[in-house]
Order: sequence, then C-alpha cells, then structure tokens
Amino acid sequence: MALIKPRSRRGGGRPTIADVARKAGVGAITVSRALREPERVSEELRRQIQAAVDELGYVPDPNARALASARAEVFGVLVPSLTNNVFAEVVRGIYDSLSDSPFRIQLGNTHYSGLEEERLLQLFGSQRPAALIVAGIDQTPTSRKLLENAGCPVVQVMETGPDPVDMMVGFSHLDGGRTATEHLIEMGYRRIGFIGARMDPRSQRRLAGYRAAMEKAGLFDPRLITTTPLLSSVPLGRELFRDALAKVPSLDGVFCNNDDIALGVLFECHRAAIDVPKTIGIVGFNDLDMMQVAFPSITSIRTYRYEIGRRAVAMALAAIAGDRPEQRVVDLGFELKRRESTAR
Amino acid sequence: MALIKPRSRRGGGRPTIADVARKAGVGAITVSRALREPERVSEELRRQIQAAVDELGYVPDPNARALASARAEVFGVLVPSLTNNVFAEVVRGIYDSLSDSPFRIQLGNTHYSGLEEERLLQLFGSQRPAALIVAGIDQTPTSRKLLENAGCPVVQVMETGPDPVDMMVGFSHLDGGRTATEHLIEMGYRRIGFIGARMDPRSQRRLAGYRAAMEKAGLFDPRLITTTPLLSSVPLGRELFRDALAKVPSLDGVFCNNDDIALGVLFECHRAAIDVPKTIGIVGFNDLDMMQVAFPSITSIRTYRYEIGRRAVAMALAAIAGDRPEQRVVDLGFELKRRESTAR
DNA sequence: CAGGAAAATGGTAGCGCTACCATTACGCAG
DNA sequence: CTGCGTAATGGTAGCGCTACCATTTTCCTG
Repeated sequence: MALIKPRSRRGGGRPTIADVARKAGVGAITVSRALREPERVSEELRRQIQAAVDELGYVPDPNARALASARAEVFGVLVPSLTNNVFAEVVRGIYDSLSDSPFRIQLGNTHYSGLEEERLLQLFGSQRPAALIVAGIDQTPTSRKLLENAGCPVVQVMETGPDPVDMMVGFSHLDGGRTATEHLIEMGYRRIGFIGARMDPRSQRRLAGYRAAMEKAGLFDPRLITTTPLLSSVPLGRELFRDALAKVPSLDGVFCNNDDIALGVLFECHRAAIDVPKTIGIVGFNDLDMMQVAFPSITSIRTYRYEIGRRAVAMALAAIAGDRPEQRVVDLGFELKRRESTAR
Repeated sequence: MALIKPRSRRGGGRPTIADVARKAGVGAITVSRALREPERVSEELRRQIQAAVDELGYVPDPNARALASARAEVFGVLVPSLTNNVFAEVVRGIYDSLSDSPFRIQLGNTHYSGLEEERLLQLFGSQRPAALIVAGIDQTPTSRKLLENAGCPVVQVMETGPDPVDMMVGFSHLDGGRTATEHLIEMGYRRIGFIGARMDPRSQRRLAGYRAAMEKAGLFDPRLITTTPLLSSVPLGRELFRDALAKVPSLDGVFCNNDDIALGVLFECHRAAIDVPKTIGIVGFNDLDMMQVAFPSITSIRTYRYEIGRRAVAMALAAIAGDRPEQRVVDLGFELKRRESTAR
C-alpha cells in the first residue's frame, strides 16, 4: 500500500503535461516545446514524447495554455446576424480557413446592435484572442476603443472605408448600389424604386449609391424609396413591393437592397401578373445562387462573401506571424450579373 | 522611491481580482464570490466591490476561471453546416437563449463528416465545456464515447431516436417524409418522385418515410428516386428535377428533401411551362418563410428549428443546475402546411 | 447568558501550462 | 587543451482565479 500522491482532486484525472513528461523521461517544458515548436527539440526526444502523448491520450488544456501565455488561440468573430446568408457565407469562409489551424473560433451575434457589439467585444477581449474579425466599419466610439486596445490584429469585414482600426476586407456598397441603379437606367427604366429592409449602414450606403445615380440622371424622387426597420425576408419583400406600387403606380423598376427582397418582388409580380422585365425590372444584391435559376433569372450584384472571410483570416494570420501586410485595406469589389429580370 | 513590486511582466497590466480586492479592502476570494454568488456576500461589501470593479474596469479572465474551476463557461455546439438555413436557425435559437447568460458558445462545423466531428469533439472536450449540443443522432462509436465521457450535459438535436447519449430534442424525419408523401397521394398524385441532395442520415430517413408511404399505397418504384451526394441548393434542385423528369416522363408529383430543392423544381416548372399543381404537385421540407409567398405557394413540412435550439439550451441549463429533466427525449413534431403547390 | 449553529470572510494551495532564465552538452577556433 | 558560442534541455516561478478549509462574527435557543 504505497503512499501515492492522490490524483488531483480537481482536474478530473485527465493526463497533464507532467504525466507525459514523466512517461517520456523528460522535463515538462520540453514536452511543451515539442508540441509547440518541434524544431527546437531533438528528433529523438520528439519521438519519445509523441509516443507518450499517444499512449496517454494527452490533449493540452487550452485554458491553462491561455492563462500561462496570456494569449488564447481564439479568433473572435462578430456578425450582426447568423441566419442572413451573407454573413453565414463570410463565417463559412472564416471557418474553412481556420479548420486546419490550432485556432478556435468564438462567434458572436450582435443583432445589429451597437450596444450588444460593445458587450461582446468586452467579453471577447477578456479572453485575449489571437485576432478579432468584426463585420462593418461603423463601430461606436466605445467599440472602436475596445478594438484598438485589443492587443491583437483586427479585421473589419464587408466594407472598405477610409479609417481602418487595423485592417479591412470588403467592397464599396455605395458603388454597388450605384452600379445596380445605373444598370436599370441604362436598360431604359425610369421610375425606379429602392426597396430595403433592415437599413443597416451598408444598406444606407447602397441607398446612397442609388440616390446618386438617380440624381445624376435627373430621376430622383423620394417617393420612390420604400424602407422599413424590420428584418429582411422574402415575405417582407413582397409586402414592401406592394406598398411601393400602391404609392407609385407608375413604378417600372426596383433596386432591391438584397436578394430576399428581390425574390419577394418577383413572386408578387407573378401573382399580380406583372410582366418582368417588360413592365417591371428587378435588380437584387449579393447574387445568391437561386438568382440565376429564378424565372425569370434575376439581375444582381455579385459579392464575394466567402472570399471576404478567407481573406480576413489570411490577413490576420499574417499579422499574427509578424508580417503586417502593407496593403491594410483590401477591396474585393463586386460584379453586376445581368440577367433576364432587366433584359427589356 | 518605493520598491513597488513591478506590474507582472506577462498579463499586459489589466486589473486582476487582487487589484479589485485591494481597492475594496477585502480578500480576493470575497471578490470572486461577490461576482459569482452575490447572495453569499453582505450587501455592504457587495456594493464596495462593485464600485471597485467599475472604477478599475475589471473583467474576470475566463481562462483563469476555467483553469481554477476545471469548468469553462462554454457551450460546445456542433453542426454539419453553417450556411444551411436549417442549422442556422437552430444555432440562432441557441445564441438567443444564451445571450443573457455567462456562457460563451463554441461553434464547430463538421461539414457532414464523422471524422471532423470526432476531431472537434476532442478539441471541445479539452476545454471542459459546460454542455455540448450536437446535431444528429448518428455519431460514430468514437464520437459517442467522447460524448459519454465529456463529463457535461449533452443534447443531441434535430432528431429523436431510441438511444440518447444524454438528452435529445427534435422530431421524426421518417414521419415527416411519410406525412409529406401521404399528402401527395391523398391529393391524387400517383407517380410521385423523391428528390434529394446531400443524403445525410436525416435525409435517408425522410426517404424511408417516402418509401413506406409509397409502398403502402402500392405506388413505389425505385426509378422515382433521384438523389446526389452534392450539397443541396436551388440550382441543384432544378437539375435534379430535370433528371427525374427525363427518367420518368410520367412524373406527376415530387417530394423534395428540402425547400431549396423544391424552389428549384418550381422555377424549372415555370421555365418549362409545367403547370403547378395541375401537372406536377410539389412538397418541400422545413417550410422556409419564402414557401408561403412563392407563386404558387409551396406545400411544406414545417419544422421548429429555432425552437429546437431554445429547447436544447433550456434542457442543458436545467441539467447544469442539477435538475435532470425526467423527459430526456423531447419530440417537437412538425406540421404539414398545405398550400397551392398541391391543391389539385 | 452559555452553547452552538449558521452566516460572512479570509488564507493557502493549487489548476495545467509557459516565460524566463539557468545549465549542460557539444563543437570548433585558436 | 582552453575558451566560447550555440543547441538542447530543465528548474522555477508565476499566469488569475477558485476549491477547500479555516476563522471570525452573528444570532438564535434553551
């Protein structure tokens, strides 16, 4: 009956780095190094240690690691919505880019609320993340300060702008809105409405692009604009279009703030037997894959959401590795996809 | 020139619990308690401590907390896809239910891969999460063992089944598939196809439900089934429908494995001038909100994804609090939404 | 008013890991 | 053979917090 030191009362008896070290006959620190910087440990010890790790089924405790190194292997990601396909794609890009790395992802949903964003930033910051990726460039002053003091690379995504906290990947929503509207004008539409839900800052800028194009063509009329603070959806698109049409019966085109709205408009046109594109032209935004198979297919502004996510991670990873990219603001652009819904 | 102990070289100089304790004139442990179990600290000290916390801007370090208590305030969530609206809704339910709690969420994307699931479970487990929520009930033996040994409440979501690891919230996909198919039969359709992409276990069970209904009615014909391992999408729905129709020109109805596919079918019908519901009846699955505004509106099986997420969290929270619910398997059911696409 | 339970507070000793600074081993120039 | 730079390894001391076990104070009961 040996007097063995009892297994620690707390940690649930999982093997620790000390167990591995004992089994491999080396110091704990060497195990730590073998795991994190293998090139600094001799070939032989590395093998021994690996064997011990496998045999014991050792998995490092990320919490202990984070505490000791004052750095968690976590990417904090903040988006305003989880169900909106646009952000889901960005998030997917982020996940795919990080799946082979040691980094975990901490995803936060701000619900389009600045206050919520501050709360989450505070929470995420307390973990000492390796990097932060946040959607949008319109942080509150408090949030901005939080980002600046985060002590890690920060990437603002979805949009580009003049004053990055650190890095940015996105495109110009204003230009997107203008391009969409100019296309409608070019195709001969005149009484072109803007329909948008959930007018977040990006939507506001698309609207500004719409307005710029309309004013330049001498077609602007505030009555052509229909918006709501409600969350965007296909049914809502249908409702808003009916409102818009009731307000301006001479409407002959719509630039929809996103594809959900556009689809709602299309369905209402079918239902009301309004000819698309003859009577009404429709342009969406984001180019969800259903746009190209809709009947008629819907013209839309293609955006590179997935790529934004990938790029953001690539830039953050580079910054973590020490080489700050010289190009701190990356504009991924967009592309107008001309389709049947505007082919008058 | 006092010999003040230098600010720790590591932790970046943020205030710690000791700083708060000093400022409030109490012991560190009392601060810890005031923050976690306020009712165990006297009114007065609580106020003093709160004041110190506010003044210093103290935020507890979750890593240190997790290490000391061998328990991280983290919910691990594993889903096969981030962009599929179905899982996005479940995840949204989880986030909304947890937003006012101290728990963070660790979201993992398995890409429908058992291996990836094992990897993530291993990773998540190493953090000692407070609870695990995983999609599906068909874990590999390794994953199942990992879940059983996680040492925390586990909720399997999306489906119900006979043998929960711990708890379950979902519904019967087999019954859903059967109900959808029976509806088509009842409405007078006879050559009813099944169209499905990404045949994960849930899709397989919907197919089984379809098959059961068809066989019972003496209508089953394997040529009516069209599937692909590709990821589901609206364009793919269109493709598959064309394939199905080429294979079986007499097709007069389709049960689509999900609403994306159904929408693709509808668009193709428009394009090919096939009358819905006269010539072809369409039923979808999940009842995305666009189904009710499509033209014609599409019959679908309504599922309660958001509610599944909420319920899963509620059950996990209850288990954490110590009261294991006696009902460990919760069936949230589904509802057939009859619409124009089957109103022959 | 003693006795004892309960409430309120604090001290100590880690949790499992890594930063920092030795220490040792080795090779090679002088 | 000495001296010294470099590579490889290890020991020590925390990281910031909480579990565990005192200790003190308060308040009841008989």
